Amino acid sequence: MNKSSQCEASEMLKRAGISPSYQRIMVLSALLETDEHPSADTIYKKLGSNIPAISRATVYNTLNLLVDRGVIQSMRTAGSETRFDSICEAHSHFFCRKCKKIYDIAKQIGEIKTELDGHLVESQEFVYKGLCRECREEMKK
Amino acid sequence: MNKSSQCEASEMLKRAGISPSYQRIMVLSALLETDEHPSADTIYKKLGSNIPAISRATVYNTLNLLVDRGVIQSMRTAGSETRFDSICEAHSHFFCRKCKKIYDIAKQIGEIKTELDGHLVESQEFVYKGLCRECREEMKK
DNA sequence: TCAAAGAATAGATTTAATCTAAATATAGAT
DNA sequence: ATCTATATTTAGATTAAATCTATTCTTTGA
Repeated sequence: MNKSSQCEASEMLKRAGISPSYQRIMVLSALLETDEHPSADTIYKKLGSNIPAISRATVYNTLNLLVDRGVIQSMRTAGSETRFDSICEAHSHFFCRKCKKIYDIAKQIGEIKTELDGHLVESQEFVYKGLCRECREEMKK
Repeated sequence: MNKSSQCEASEMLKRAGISPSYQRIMVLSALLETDEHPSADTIYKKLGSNIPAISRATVYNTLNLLVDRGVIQSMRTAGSETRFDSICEAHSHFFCRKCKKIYDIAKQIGEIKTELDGHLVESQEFVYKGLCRECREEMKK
């Protein structure tokens, strides 16, 4: 519950033409404060202890709205819920099939496309899947 | 229900060390016969009219087994079920946010990685999202 | 021919996400 | 300020994908 991330969230909402309600600020700032690519439910639980509490539907509504407006990114991978990422510039992700963690990959993504075979490209992402560093160590034991 | 795709499916199963039961051959050959990246349920319905019928659980079990053994690929995108692809070499996909179609992108994927920041890379994919050619046309009207 | 392992099955259950319909809050007009 | 229309939030019901359970059927090989 960081004051500066709430301020940033409010600014981002205004810039996207979304009115910055208390609930929306809470949801977006919770996402800004972590790099763990949380699920809607994780955010809901994180905010659950607040007064006033926020309903589950609002968390989902807000996240979906933010994705639609291009403020945040969503991703799904086999066997887990939708996960959200506040970094909206094109970047890469590594999905661990064991622990389900998602790592940001710094490596530069190739050329940014706006069109491909006649399709309009709105976002692009390099997806790597496998076994993360930590889980590899675990396996060795 | 193509004879040659069933033969191919049987070969692929054997190569992966999976015993080629009637049901597994049916599921895999159904996937080989299409380039539409079907969902488990789509495959289930396609096979539903066969005698003997195949249960839903078997379709799911088989697809999951094939993904685990690296015989096929699975992918999820926001707002739709898991979709399957029999092409296992690294390639790119375009996801249409409107009609939910998935297009294969011929364009060569960059360098093939086997390791990244210490993580073991088992598969990699370029994911483009946006509005497909057809839906763009629809919008113009 | 029997035991043990491997597969398949129907239907119940789980879980993520959405929907519904009602309650609250906000903004703009008068 | 007060009224009205619109926007937002809410709890709980509903939906839909996927998994689980526990039983049945098949295959294998001693």
